[in-house]
Amino acid sequence: MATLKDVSKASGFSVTTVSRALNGYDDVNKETRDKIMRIAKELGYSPNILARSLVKKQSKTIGFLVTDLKRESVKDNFMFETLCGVSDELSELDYEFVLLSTTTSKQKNKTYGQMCAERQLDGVVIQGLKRDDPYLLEAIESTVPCVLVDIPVEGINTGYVTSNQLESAKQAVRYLIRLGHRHIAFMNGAPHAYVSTVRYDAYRQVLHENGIDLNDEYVLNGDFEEAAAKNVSLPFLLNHPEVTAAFCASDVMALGVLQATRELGLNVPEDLSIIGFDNILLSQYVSPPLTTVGQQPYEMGKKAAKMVVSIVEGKDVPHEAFVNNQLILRESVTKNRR
Amino acid sequence: MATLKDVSKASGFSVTTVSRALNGYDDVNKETRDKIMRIAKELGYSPNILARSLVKKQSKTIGFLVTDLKRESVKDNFMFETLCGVSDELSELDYEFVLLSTTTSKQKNKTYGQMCAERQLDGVVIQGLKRDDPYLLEAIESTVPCVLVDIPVEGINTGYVTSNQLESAKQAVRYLIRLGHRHIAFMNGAPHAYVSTVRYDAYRQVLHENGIDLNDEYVLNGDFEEAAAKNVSLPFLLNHPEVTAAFCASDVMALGVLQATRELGLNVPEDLSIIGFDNILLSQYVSPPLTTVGQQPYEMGKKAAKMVVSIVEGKDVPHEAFVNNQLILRESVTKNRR
DNA sequence: CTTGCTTTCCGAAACGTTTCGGGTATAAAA
DNA sequence: TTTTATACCCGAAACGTTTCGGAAAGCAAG
Repeated sequence: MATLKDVSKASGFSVTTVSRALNGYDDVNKETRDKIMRIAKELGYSPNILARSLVKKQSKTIGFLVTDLKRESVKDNFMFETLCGVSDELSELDYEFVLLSTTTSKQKNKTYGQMCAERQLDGVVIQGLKRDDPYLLEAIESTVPCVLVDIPVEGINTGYVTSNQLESAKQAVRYLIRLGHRHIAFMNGAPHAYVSTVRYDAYRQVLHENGIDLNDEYVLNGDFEEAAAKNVSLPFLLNHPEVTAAFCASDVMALGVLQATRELGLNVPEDLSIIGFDNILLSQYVSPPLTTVGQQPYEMGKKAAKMVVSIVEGKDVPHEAFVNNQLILRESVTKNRR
Repeated sequence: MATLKDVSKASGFSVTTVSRALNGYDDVNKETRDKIMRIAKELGYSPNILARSLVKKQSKTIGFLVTDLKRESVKDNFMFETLCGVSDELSELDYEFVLLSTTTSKQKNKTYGQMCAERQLDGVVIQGLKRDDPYLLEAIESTVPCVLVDIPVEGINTGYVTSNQLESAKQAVRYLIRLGHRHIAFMNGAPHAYVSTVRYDAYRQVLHENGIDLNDEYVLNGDFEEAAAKNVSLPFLLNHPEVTAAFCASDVMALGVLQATRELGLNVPEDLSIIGFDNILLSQYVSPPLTTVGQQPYEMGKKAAKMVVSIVEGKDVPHEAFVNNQLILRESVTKNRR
């Protein structure tokens, strides 16, 4: 591989001048620069990023730290999509990008700080770590900038990007109400999970703002599982024929409800409108395709990457960002005709 | 960050000795080593990989080059799974891992060689590039080792890992025959595609080895599309009630056949056994869940990573590897009872 | 006493950059 | 003429490692 020195020799200029020419400094003659450029190209010179990083004390690389990059996470397009976002944005900003997984054997031996130090990471974006992961705590304390996706923790070198969980859930319920539904069931997941409470709040608030009394019997618990959701909704739908719509805290539970309707001979959306949450891959293939509120992990990844780079470069930017969840209209919801 | 020099000062030994102690050379006294180790730990020293790579002329990082790391590829769990495999294996082998995407704006400016040179990549694994992608050609020519997944090209610094396409397809057909099916339809995709020909060959050969005459009317063309498969199989199933099983060259086409049976009032698998190919996500959710032959991208990723590291380290290993596709038994196939 | 072998250590160069602090012309101003 | 400014260039040090080629000290053998 051609080095600066090679170009220097071939061109007759000093290493310094070659470097400055190639880096666009203005204290080099146009002719010299052209000549150097030409020769550099001829020799197929490309700068050694390692050497550059070493002296500049910054590597222009960002780490993407995830938990459990494993086979299991395959179904979870969420992580993959954020990854894509991060990657795209970083390559646009001309940064490198390395993938760090907390499950590697290394974690036992290495602290988060060492991980960053070794590779001279300029910053890191973190996704999907458990709230009590030691790396997470270290990251927040650390001096190397990091931004978290979907974990709202702010700090001097720390930012986060998350989505408008509450607003989007409310929007979904409002949508049902606008279509004339008054008797709306809510299929909740594990009731203590963060997202569950948020979505339940949304449900409650929108009902209230529309003057609809909350009926405790209408809130079910499907435990974020398809089978459980089906089992719990079967008797419910039998006993509550007045219910015309169901808002589900996740798509998988929505699928469970869908199955229940099928077994009862009900038609979706004519007899029951169903709206899910997550926009899982399957939701658009199922019949009828599921109306759902989808997050935009790709966008979150992009924003996270952008933010971390901004922090790295010392720009004064807000350390929080939001991306809007979107209500994705498909065919499992219709007007209430009763 | 603590450097070697810091440890040197704090311990009273030279930088050389510190380096050698930490790297396990045997020309350093046990006591000295212990002391140095202790102090290094106290100072939180961790080696600067960049500096090390610079002098050792090898970065211990492998690139994973994919085409089109974009939102669209999200559906394609294939790429993600290989990525996981590569990542897992590399972290086990103590290599770093950077993600390279060919669609970045950079590709216009940078050759493949430059990409590798800049980051001092030791090797790269390549997945999903079109056969005529300029990067692919460069990669094969290049002196930096690379291994391709699912692109059988062998070279001095090049290896590949692929799956036993033919064998696994044959296995699928054999499975049907073992269950007593004699009249087996074959739903082919675009007939000139590589995989199509392989799967067709499998079908033909297994029929032949079981003394079943090939009936040209039994091979259909569904063009790898659900709708096309359905349309072509509707009249076929009507005209050929003797057919008890269908082998489809892709899951989506299998879904099309499934639809056709539904419209005809046939039951799967009682009236028609169906076997697909690809193990798409949907295949396990559809009703009945689809028996299919699935590839193992995670394993391919692992093997590819392992191979490229072996080549990098100059080990004499075979430059090709295979991972077995697996017949995934679900509920769309049963014994022939006629 | 000299020689040679171990053991333990270290100085200095090297890797490929960037950058600080100049230097040398040439032209313009005094 | 001398000073000052400008345009262009360069030497050398620095970044944090690794490694080559010794060197000093201790000890055994001749």
